[in-house]
Amino acid sequence: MAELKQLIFFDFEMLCSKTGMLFEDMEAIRLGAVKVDVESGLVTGFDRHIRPQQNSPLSTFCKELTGISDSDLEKADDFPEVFKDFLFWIGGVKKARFFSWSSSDILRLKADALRHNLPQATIEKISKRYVDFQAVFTKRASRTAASVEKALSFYELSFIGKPHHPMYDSYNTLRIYESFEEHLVKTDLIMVQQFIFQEAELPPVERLSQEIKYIFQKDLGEFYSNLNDAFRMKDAWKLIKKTKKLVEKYENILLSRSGIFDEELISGVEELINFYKELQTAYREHCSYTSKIMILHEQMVEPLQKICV
DNA sequence: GTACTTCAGACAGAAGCCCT
DNA sequence: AGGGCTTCTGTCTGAAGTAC
Repeated sequence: MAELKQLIFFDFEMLCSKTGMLFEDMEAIRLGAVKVDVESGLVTGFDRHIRPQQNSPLSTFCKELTGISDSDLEKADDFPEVFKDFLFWIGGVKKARFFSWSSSDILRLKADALRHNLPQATIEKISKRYVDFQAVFTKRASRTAASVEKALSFYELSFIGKPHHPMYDSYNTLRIYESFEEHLVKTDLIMVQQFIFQEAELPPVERLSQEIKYIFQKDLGEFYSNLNDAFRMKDAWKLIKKTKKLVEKYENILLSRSGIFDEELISGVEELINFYKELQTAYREHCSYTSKIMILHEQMVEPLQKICV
């Protein structure tokens, strides 16, 4: 891939109605974006209304939600024209990486490009360089999908600009991205709160790793006490599901970039993930020769035993 | 062979969140 | 307000096993 020169955060406003619409009919009516020049850090904006093919008046709901009026769209260019200007503004798709908050924007781009017979090669290039940053943030920090406002609030930030204005939505997505990339300790604290402590209060950072280790050992102790030498295949499947839950609770500790977690905790989580992988392999093997029970070998479970309290 | 039970996997619906 | 997505839970169904 070519050298990364710019980050593009984009967002579409779309046709919508209180009575519901098929997604394919929810044409884009406004495209907003911000571009970050990687080298200089300079941020520039893009904001254009788009005249949809369907020329019926906007629903009251849509006007109230997006703040877009019929007259805004009457004088607007159509999708191909706006998209052409967008590409020019980007200044080189191959040197860009694209982000949006939720996958609906890339799906909209694909759907409207198809509707207007735009070159699929360009859309493919963007798709290849596209990141659904809401999905990344969910996986790494918030556990469940968060709105832009909620994600900002995790970093004690508030929304700048007008909500449902796609350029400002994009700008605020950029702010979440920057916080996520730069405030590594804070990002891990959010993750730990959402994945491990949930409603409970977070201990001070200096005690955090120790407390997590304690919870981890307790979780693993309970898990281990329910392990048998052999499982019926149905129960083996349940065990896999249960292990997966435990892995999901702790696996982000291995992806931590802040250095706040101690080695013992990290290696414990590594052992759990190793066990999970071995369990999956064993399950597949037992299925392949239509076994009725699955045996857990001593060497598989032994590393877990060492971690338990 | 028939009736019944057990079980895995598919499926549907609800809930909760987001998006417009 | 509705659509989309994910997760969870309960139900259905067909296959396999068991008892008679």
